[in-house]
Amino acid sequence: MDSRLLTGTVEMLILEVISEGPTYGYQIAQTVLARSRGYFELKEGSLYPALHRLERQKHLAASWSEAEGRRRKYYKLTAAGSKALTAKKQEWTAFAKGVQGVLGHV
Amino acid sequence: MDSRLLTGTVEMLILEVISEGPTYGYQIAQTVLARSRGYFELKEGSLYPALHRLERQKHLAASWSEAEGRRRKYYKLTAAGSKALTAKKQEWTAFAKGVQGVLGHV
DNA sequence: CAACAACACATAGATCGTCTATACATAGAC
DNA sequence: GTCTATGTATAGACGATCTATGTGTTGTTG
Repeated sequence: MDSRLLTGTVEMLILEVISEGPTYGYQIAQTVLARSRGYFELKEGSLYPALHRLERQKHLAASWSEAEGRRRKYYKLTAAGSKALTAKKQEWTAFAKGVQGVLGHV
Repeated sequence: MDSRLLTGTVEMLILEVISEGPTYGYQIAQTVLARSRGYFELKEGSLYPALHRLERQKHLAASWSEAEGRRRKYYKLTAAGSKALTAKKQEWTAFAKGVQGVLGHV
């Protein structure tokens, strides 16, 4: 995969997964990996900075949890996060259409 | 438009337009703008560095031309450029499918 | 005839996000 | 006892786009 394509999409993917129920970083990466059929391998260096960014922007709310000797930081969507996700999806759709418009040499 | 989405796609769009016949920078930007229905405004700071990059990688061959008092640098695809375009399109398709896989919560 | 938009290429510097690499720590398997 | 998987986190490198600016020509409009 050309990792440059990922730029600007990671946040949308993260928000989408969290929108379906509170979850934590590692699990998010696994879910994205599975759903993209192994295509998106979110690395720590992309995943955690993105989560922190989204939390700082109040799009996510976090709470620590301890289970099976594992510290987990659970994230859930805020109302603002939900709005942001909708906006990002629309952006994505418009973008994909734009690309198709150029590639489709209409 | 979220300009971050564009990362890594500009080269594909440029190669696609040039693949349909030799053309020059300004014209490429106009074509991409028109075909994407005004969505992609390729700025000089993205366009020209990308063209130079592709030329340096031998994906494009350039030649200067003078007409109507205007200096124009015409680009055409090399064989390597054609291969690169095909590869980039496949990447794009795989990427778009990956995103759909995550968003489509299958 | 002066001003401005459009044409046409180019580069410097800022900004931003992903990557690699590293760190720490626990659980379970071999 | 070492390796893999789980789990979060940061520093620094890298790369691509953006804004802003520069140069020069053509054509139009007040």
